[in-house]
Amino acid sequence: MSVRHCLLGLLASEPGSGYDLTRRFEEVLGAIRPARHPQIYGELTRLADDGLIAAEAEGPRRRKEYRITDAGMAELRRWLTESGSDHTIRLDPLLRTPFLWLLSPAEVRAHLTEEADHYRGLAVRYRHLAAAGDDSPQSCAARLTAEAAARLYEALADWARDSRPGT
Amino acid sequence: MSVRHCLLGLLASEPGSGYDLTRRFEEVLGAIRPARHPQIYGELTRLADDGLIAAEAEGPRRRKEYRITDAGMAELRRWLTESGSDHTIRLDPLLRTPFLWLLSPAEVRAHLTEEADHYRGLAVRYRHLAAAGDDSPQSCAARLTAEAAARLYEALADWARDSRPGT
DNA sequence: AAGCGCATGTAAAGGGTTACATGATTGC
DNA sequence: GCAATCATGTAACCCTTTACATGCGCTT
Repeated sequence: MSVRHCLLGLLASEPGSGYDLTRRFEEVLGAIRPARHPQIYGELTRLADDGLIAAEAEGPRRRKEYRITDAGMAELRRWLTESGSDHTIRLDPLLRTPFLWLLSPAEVRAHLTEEADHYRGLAVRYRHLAAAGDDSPQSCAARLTAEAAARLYEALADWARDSRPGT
Repeated sequence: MSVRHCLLGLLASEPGSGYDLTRRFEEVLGAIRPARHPQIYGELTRLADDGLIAAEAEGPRRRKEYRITDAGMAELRRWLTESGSDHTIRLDPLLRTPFLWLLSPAEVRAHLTEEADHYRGLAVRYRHLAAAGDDSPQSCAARLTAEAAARLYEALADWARDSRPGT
């Protein structure tokens, strides 16, 4: 149900087609939430059925440009202000960690090194993003998100580095 | 597909029933991966069908105590040592962040304060866990996991605190 | 005009949660 | 004996991904 509200949020900035939104979703929310294009296209038709978004006339390649409706903005605000957000998280890269006792120190070291490299790369990327953009409200919020992602990946990179068993 | 391997990992420490494993899953992997009991019961019967685990004779309340088989241990090791882990993550609590520009500073502050409190509580909890346990290999790996969770939630708590707009 | 990448979509399968159902023990 | 809780299980639904399908537009 969350992709639904994120699409409303993206459309609150500016209208867009399914393809646009797929790219913008990845750009804005990629660090937080994966979403493939079939899910997005599906959710868009459902949102349109519910009157929360509306499609302009078709453009080239039967492109439909969606914009958010008043009902959609109301629902978006309701979602943003409701107290108690969903606190579920999933960190698949850490799934092996509790079972590393089954491996040799060398194998553990190899695994954690690989992980550290991966996290470090992402940390750098989001650290840069957290310094980009202009002074628009949207950019400020985007920086906030990038800052969270940067801190998160920095913490994971440090953790993996510090946790490697000696030689 | 990951719950499957985690169950193998849990059973590598010691045998257990569906109920046991539901509790141990939450205890060991709760910070990383949610899993409700229907998913666990289902996965257990499938693992047993595939011969990766086996059930002893039924105990009271038709309890089936599962243990891991040799084939299961082989599959577990294969999973742990395969290169390139799944790097997908999902952080639902951050989903609102990119859209906070739609709210008033006061509302943003309220939201981030609520989030910070939540993260700080979890950070403390995992920080304690990261200092507990004995010297068994399993406990060491569990500490490693708790340390990752602690750093993660500490980073998020700091982020939420630092990001609140002034008064 | 041919080929490639862009853009949109659908179908089917898999993963996961919610809600329901039920029997077995324990505590009173 | 009764209530509460433990423990196991199932059915239906929702969410998400993978794979397939297709047509348009641009470049050469």
